[in-house]
Amino acid sequence: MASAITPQATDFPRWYQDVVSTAELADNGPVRGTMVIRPYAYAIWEFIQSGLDQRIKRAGVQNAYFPLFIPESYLAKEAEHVEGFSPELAIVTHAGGSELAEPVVVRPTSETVIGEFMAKWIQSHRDLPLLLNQWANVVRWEMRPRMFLRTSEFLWQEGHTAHATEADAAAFARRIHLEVYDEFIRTQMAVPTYIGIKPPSERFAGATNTMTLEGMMKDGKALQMATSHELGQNFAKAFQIQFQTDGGGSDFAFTTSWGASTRLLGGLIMAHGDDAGLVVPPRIAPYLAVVIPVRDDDDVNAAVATIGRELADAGIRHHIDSGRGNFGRRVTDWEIKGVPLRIEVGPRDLAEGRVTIARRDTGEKIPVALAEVVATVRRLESEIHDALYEGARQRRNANTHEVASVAEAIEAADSGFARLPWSVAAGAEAELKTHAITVRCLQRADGSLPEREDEPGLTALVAKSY
RNA sequence: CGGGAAGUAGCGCAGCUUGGUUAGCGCACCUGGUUUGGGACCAGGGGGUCGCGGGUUCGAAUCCCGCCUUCCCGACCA
Repeated sequence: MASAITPQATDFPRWYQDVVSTAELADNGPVRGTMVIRPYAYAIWEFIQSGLDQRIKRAGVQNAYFPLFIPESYLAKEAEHVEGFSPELAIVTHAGGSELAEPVVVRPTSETVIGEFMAKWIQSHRDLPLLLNQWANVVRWEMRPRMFLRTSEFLWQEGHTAHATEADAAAFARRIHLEVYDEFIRTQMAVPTYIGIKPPSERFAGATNTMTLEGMMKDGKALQMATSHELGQNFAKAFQIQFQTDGGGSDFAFTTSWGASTRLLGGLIMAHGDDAGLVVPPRIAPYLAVVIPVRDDDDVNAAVATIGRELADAGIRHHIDSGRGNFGRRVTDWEIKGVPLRIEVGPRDLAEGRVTIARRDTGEKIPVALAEVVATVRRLESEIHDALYEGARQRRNANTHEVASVAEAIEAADSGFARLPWSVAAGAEAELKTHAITVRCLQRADGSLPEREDEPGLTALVAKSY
């Protein structure tokens, strides 16, 4: 059987490209760095969107929408912010047939516009906390684009909140980080992450603290899967987000922002995919099962129709592939697309009153009685999720090495992650960088999320990254 | 943005060095038939401004210049 996909071990970036195109996930757009998200990948994105959106709303946040165009002068109001984003801004200088008096930037993120309106809407401590989120596209002109992982335009959600106290802001950002991002990525995408805070060198431009979730891809590189920032009073001061305290005085609010993007699709591909293609975790799979008639035959077709009806009645997302193509061809097509379960229905199965259910994650083929199909599919949904998560967790742990020195960390980061005392890594960031290694995050020794970067005894997690 | 490689049918490629028939091949696609338990077979068929623009020439896929796009390696990043 000739493979349509370059094996991971041969050339991982090539494997990634092959999966993206062969599984019909995305095409390059005509402008460098842009991307067309095809229906199958967009369907997965919609599951990601709705899962995150539910959790965001559960945290008390309301959705709103702010404009794509931002006055250039807004960006300049926060010194670090403008410095961080200037190199990657797309700026519109002409519109309506003439040169604009003030250029407008295409939003790279929306702290500035939203800050402007927070200032307008917040008068009193009774208006706090103000909890907003928007689903939007943003533009950051990238030097080296990669499908899903780094494109010049991408889709995301960006949450922006304002609070009366620093403690309240910190607690909220932390809550989003753990109860929205970690919970979703773990329980729906089956990806285990390392949760920590960014060292000052890796912080978001304008933030006082940045939290991250770092996933390990199959080639041992790290991917930042979502970030949450405490912005202190930096943006509040730049945009005059002030409120009257209950004591009658006036204070600047403390703001936060947090986002997760279509990059998650890239993470999904590289965290679970294998040499046969994509492997979609069942809870966010467009189809949990695909039903494949082994041959075009009246009995088979009747059985397939019945199974299709039962799956539909049970509310199970499925697809019936009754294309006339060769059986093996249809099998591999759906393997490449990573559908969790394949229900094969053929005369030999039916003679015994059963079907054959094949798991995409293990390749295992299970004979299942016709009456048990729905119950089995339901049971396997959880089993496959758990197996994917557990497999990823074990791979991650096996490729994370506790080391004591920078030299050992450099060696370990060749194939995975290294953990070493932050006190050791802190002075060596430049040296690590010459090996394309960065400090992905800082954690407490027990792996938990620290409150602050200057807590004693922190551990640095270092790796190569996307 | 620096260093390297490349753009010829939907995909993968040959042709270019040494300019000269009607630009080929595999896969995919369409029609008909035989097939179908792991990427089928036979027959017939459709599809190309050779990335874009300019130049050299009697003549350019082929030589020269510019630009665009893609991939790899760096610096930058969700």
